[in-house]
Amino acid sequence: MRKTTSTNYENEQTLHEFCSAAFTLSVISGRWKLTILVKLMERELRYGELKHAIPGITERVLALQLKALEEDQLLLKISDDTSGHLPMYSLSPLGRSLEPVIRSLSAWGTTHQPIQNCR
Amino acid sequence: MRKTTSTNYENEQTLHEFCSAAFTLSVISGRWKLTILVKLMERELRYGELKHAIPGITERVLALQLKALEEDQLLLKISDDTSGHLPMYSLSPLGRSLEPVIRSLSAWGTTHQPIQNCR
DNA sequence: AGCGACACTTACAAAATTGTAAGCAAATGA
DNA sequence: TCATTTGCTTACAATTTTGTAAGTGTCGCT
Repeated sequence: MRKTTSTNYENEQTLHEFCSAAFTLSVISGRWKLTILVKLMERELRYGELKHAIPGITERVLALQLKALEEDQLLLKISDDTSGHLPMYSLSPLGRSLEPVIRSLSAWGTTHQPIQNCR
Repeated sequence: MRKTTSTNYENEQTLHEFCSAAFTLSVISGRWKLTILVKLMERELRYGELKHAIPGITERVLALQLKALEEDQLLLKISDDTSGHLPMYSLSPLGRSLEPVIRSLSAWGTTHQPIQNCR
């Protein structure tokens, strides 16, 4: 967890006030967040489906990043208690609003990445 | 410095191949990088000018982030050895090509940041 | 009742980033 | 020439992120 008393934390907050790009960056940065978002843009998925869709991610980190994304309101965890339950993760409208941003990042990457591959 | 033998490093590389947005993210993420880039978009600056333009940054971190940006070819360090010398930092063409990406990040931030301010 | 799959959580460790406080060499400026 | 500024670097510590391994509780099935 973050320490809200650290210089690091204060600096982050201050920067967010000065530079809204930095704020955006903070909600999408994290080793696997973008990948999770991209997968969820295609369709909503369950925890296990995400795990299989993203090779290399561990349970712990998947859970952490999902929680962070959920806290930032980018995705919704739908656990329908009425009909048994299988929690589903899907993008919130706010999450969907990130699509152009991510496309912009992708476009720059495909153009300028040394050795470029898919996506 | 990074350890090229860590799982963390391998995961990063693999992700870059799968997701070019993640690659882009890796070159712009870092506490102060965006701010540095934004300042340099306005005009080229010297080390000390950057230091004053970015309150809260320390010498060490400024130097580190400048070096990282330079290694990623986003900016040029112009030390004109002929005319005495005062090193100048300016965006490279590659750095300039990030402008639309950063604008995209800024736009999302200004729209969706809880309490919004300038930029 | 017992078993396995699923969706997590926990305790711990390694790695990576950021910050603190100095120091240091080259280039001014008086 | 000699103190001062400028542009860094170094040693060290705190913080933060990521990874490893194991465990927990609920559900459905048999």
